[in-house]
Amino acid sequence: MASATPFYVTTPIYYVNDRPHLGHVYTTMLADVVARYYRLKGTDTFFLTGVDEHASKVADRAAERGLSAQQWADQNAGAFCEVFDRLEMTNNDFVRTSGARHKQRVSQYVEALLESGDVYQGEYEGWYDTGQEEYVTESKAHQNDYKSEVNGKPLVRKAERNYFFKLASYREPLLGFYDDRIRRQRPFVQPQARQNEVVNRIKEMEDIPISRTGSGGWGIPVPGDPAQTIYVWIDALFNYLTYVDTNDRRHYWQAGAVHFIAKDILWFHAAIWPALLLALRKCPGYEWVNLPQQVYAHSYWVSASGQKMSKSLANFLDPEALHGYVNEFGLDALRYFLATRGPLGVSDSAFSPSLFMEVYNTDLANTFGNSCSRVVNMILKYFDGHLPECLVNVHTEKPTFAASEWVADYIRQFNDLELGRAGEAALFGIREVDAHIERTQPFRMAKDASLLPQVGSVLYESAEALRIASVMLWPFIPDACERFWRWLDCSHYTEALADTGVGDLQSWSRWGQLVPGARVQKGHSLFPRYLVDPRPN
RNA sequence: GGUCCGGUAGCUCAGUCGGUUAGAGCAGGGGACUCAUAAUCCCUUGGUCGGGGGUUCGAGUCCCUCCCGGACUACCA
Repeated sequence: MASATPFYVTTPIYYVNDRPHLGHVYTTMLADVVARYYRLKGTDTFFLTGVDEHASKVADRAAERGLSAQQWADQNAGAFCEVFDRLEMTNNDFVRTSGARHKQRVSQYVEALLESGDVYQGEYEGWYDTGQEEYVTESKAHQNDYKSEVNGKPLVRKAERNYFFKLASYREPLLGFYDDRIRRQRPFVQPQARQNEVVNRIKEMEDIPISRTGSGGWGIPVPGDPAQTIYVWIDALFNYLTYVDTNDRRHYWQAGAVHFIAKDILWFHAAIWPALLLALRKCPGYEWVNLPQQVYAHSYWVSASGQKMSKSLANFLDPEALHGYVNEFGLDALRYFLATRGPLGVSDSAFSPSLFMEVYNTDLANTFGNSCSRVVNMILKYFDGHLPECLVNVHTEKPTFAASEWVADYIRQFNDLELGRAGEAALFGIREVDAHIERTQPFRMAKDASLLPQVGSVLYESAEALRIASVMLWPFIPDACERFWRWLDCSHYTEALADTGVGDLQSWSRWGQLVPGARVQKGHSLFPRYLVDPRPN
């Protein structure tokens, strides 16, 4: 049964001048795992990712190559799409801020804010980083010797007349909003340490300029003042709204977006974004605009030695390196590792080949893969591939395994976006299966024909427990789970979930779904053990 | 400088309102087993809970202080 409330999850839109790398893939992967979990639950889910195209640097870079800004943006947006497609991300749409619909909506929003008085014209003077299209605070400017932190070029003293957003007047409303969410036990920002940072800073926030001059026509003009362009960050934040501000998608927005971001862009998402929304909802026609459910700011992947990953250190994971992992271990392995061992939380996580391999072998090969293999193999061997009956009535008597507790824990962990622990809930179940087989020794009983009914019971219950664990693992390792479902003759799950379809976690995780007599088969190993140093014979 | 988060086993972490011998997974050691992917299962080594002080009948947990790591922010300019 599909739950009534829809679910909306987003990633940031990625800067189109960048080449895709592990950071982009990680955030998108998190959103994908969560989106798949909600679809598995039967929830009407919308998952959005995309690219941010309007920055004068994009136009500059294009010009260097003799391309129009649009051509260059098209080309690089394509690179992101390609990477995400190859990683089988299930986003429902892909944001291009240069698209007509987005631009039109953003200018409507800004127009409404101009009319409401929350956006006004003013004068701003300060140190300007032309590369970043950003004003730099006096202290930061001094700290970096009045040069750009990013490209080292000198900052320019710039005074311009532009449009300001009355951010300062939202201090109290925003703090009130944060308090309200804390009281309702649904904190707006996760992890909590990040929320503390933001709250302290909100108390001191000032109005901010939201337009720029001289971006050469690449961007969205301020309504009624085409000499001014809407600041790219404002343009970008609005993507979350523009792409679902249509009659058939507005309900996703109203369900309350969950925004996955990296910690460096927290301020924009945790302060400026909700303030803009509070301002917008006061405008006629925008009363339906509510605030997001949550902003989840994850940390970074670092190298095993704790260094930041960067091209210059040659420990940078670009798409080619990631595809190397996919080729070696499979896409599921990459998904599982990133989602369960990643820097969700306030500290960074290490990405090392040896850790990756260890997690692959222990969790995926030795635990899930091996357990599925041994159970199905015994059914083939002792019952000729027909799923045996269980002596205890699966519907009226208490099963050996407390699978409903595993599932309850799993759901709790996903509610808190504790992906590592959600995966652990499923693995716990699989370890129970292995321990039960060890205790009951079906392979030994099978030598005595009179004990076959008992053997059958052990195998039925084991297969059933593994089936439930595989349903739980699907958001992480969809391909392996779908292959296992084929072994168990449960491919109807696969069909239900195909092409962003929905599943039914509640009924699929109920004990006793496997039908005795069903034909069981086995394909190649779900996760062949990875040998570090394979010796010739 | 101000503020915030963290420091628990070799590694990654859990530890509720202060309450019994501080836990899990992995890694290490020993044993068992043969259905399975050299797998699995059982047992086991390993911790002055960052240091010091305090409160308490009792502190990993509360208070003070210091050290270390990280973050946000400010200023000195």
